[in-house]
Amino acid sequence: MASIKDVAAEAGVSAATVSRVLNDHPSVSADARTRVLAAVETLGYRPNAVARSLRTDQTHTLGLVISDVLNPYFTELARSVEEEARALGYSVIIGNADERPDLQDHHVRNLLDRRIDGLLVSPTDGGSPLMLDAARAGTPMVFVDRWIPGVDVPVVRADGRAAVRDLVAHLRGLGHRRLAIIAGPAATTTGRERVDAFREALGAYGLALPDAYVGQGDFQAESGRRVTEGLLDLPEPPEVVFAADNLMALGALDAVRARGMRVPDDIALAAFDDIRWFVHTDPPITAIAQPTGELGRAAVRALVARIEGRPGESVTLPARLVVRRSCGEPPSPLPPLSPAPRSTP
Amino acid sequence: MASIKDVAAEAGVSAATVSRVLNDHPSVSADARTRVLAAVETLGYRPNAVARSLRTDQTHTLGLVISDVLNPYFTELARSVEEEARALGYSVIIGNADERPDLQDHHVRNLLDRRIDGLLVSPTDGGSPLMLDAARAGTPMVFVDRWIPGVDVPVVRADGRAAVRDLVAHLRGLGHRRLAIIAGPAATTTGRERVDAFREALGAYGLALPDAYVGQGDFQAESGRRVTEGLLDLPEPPEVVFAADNLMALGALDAVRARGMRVPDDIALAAFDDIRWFVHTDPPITAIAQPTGELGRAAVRALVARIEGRPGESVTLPARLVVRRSCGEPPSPLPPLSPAPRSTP
DNA sequence: ACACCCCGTGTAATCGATTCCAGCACCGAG
DNA sequence: CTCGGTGCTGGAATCGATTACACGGGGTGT
Repeated sequence: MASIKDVAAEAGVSAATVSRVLNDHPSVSADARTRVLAAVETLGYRPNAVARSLRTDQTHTLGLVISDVLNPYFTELARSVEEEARALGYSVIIGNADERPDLQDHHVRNLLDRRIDGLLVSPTDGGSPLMLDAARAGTPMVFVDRWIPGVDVPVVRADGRAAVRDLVAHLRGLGHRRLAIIAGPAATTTGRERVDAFREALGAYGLALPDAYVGQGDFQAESGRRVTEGLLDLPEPPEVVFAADNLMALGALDAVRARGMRVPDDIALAAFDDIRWFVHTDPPITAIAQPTGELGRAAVRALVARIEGRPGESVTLPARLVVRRSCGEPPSPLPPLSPAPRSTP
Repeated sequence: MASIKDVAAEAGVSAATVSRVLNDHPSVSADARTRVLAAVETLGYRPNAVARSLRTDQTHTLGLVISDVLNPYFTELARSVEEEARALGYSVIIGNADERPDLQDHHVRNLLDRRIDGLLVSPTDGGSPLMLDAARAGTPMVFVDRWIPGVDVPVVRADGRAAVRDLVAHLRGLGHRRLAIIAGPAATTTGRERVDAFREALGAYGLALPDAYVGQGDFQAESGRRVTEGLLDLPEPPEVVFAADNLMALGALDAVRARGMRVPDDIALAAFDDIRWFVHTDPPITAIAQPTGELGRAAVRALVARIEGRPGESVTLPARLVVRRSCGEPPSPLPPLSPAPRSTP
């Protein structure tokens, strides 16, 4: 592969001049510039990003460590992160932690070794020494979705509190009284907060959240299935199951179906995180939707600001309730019978 | 951040010795080794992967360019690729082309600039000069899922021909005669092959595939919706719609629902690529399942073989039909009523 | 005793870029 | 004619690693 020296030789100039042309440095003669560009063209030269990074101490790369690629919420997040980063002149390297702290550490270490300019993390746990040290050592960092308390790192996330209140109001309005939740890992903020918000909202209706109605999941489908089976086995099973993420809702659906029971007749179901498929499940699932794309973009903006020495602040966006039919009678009098408003020529 | 010189100074040896210790070079005294390791520990030293790559001309990194991260098929592929690569000592950088040739080129260029050791591609189109040149220039490369004919690059993919025949047999068995397909872009192999396989299977039953029954999609949900609307508007609409990927099936479902029609009563639906949600859609969707994880792993093995100078061959694995209820009467006499075989204590 | 070898180590070159600094040519002003 | 810019250019240092080569010291074989 051609190097800058080859280009220099081809153009009859020094490597320094080639570099200046490529970096739009003003003091290059028009003549030299055209000769260099011609040489670049004929050799098909492309600058070696590795060498450039070593010299400039900048990789123009962001690391993104997410908890689970197979979760549509995170892939949507990853997509918007990459999009915004690209618009700002950065590339993104994604690390998938699969909800495993050891894998998370592996990726953080790998990204740090590659000298990425900044790190976007949705932590799987309370934070390993590695990550905390990096933050303290001044690695530009931003937390997305989940965060670690007590660390001086901006947090970009959605606040689901109001939406959870709306959900509980909706459930109460349908007459449900025994409400259970499939929680995420207590080591994650979203794992704790969603339970807290749920309990708080129930409290506002004078309802308690008994321990038996708090199932411990791990944000994976299998745990949703397992927890739901446990809930159904209770002497007094809940009337509603609220899954703290979409994969656990999938698992819950598996469990309910395996018993030959029906949603919402036998048990109601709601989920945190909305995904496109929820419109077409049987029944369509009521969910709390996060502004995922906006979160990803805001996180990148905050991180790039930090990298470039600007402040880079925390952002909290509201989530909202999307009512469908999985908790009981439909929001509208009848399921849609007529075509959608758009014209069909 | 500490460099190898700092470690050398701390340990009272030269940088060469530090390097030898870190790379398990045999000729280092036990004494020097312990002093170096101690220095590494106290300084929290981590080798700079950028510098190392520049010197050794190896990044231990694979590039993976996929057509669409939001497609569960590709995220599953990406996950298995990363897993196998990690097991073999490589990292993976993912580029998402979003089915756009220009974006695909952007990522290929970016990955090449970073001097990745090898490239895994699921091409969005017939191949830009950039990619073809790279292949010819000897960049280790492997195609996954989709490929480009006439290029000397191993291909790892699933063969859906038999499964499509099974599907058509299933549809014929249910009495369907007017079968339509929502095709992928003609520029992709999977876009063409799935139509060909479908037409061939129909032929075996003496059925034709009229042009009007071949809708042109682009593997995205929106195109599935649009094409389905067109099919439904036909004077003689098809009895079955076969979507060439899962996202277009989602779009088809959107379109059918917007008309207040029902699957499979008013129209049957089947899809290429199986995903977990298809079990829970209304109705559960009959699909052709690829051995996605195995494809990803095989692709990595082939690529790493090429990188390390070994042959690295093409692999073709069979896909299989998974019958559910979206094409008509259920495979079993009744939908499951009893609990799943696993015991519930 | 001498030649030889092996072990452990350091010096220095190298990878491909960027950038400081010095120098050369040419210009206009005094 | 000289002086001081100004504009362009190349030489060389540098980033942080790896590795070929040389060297000193100690052991071994004859």
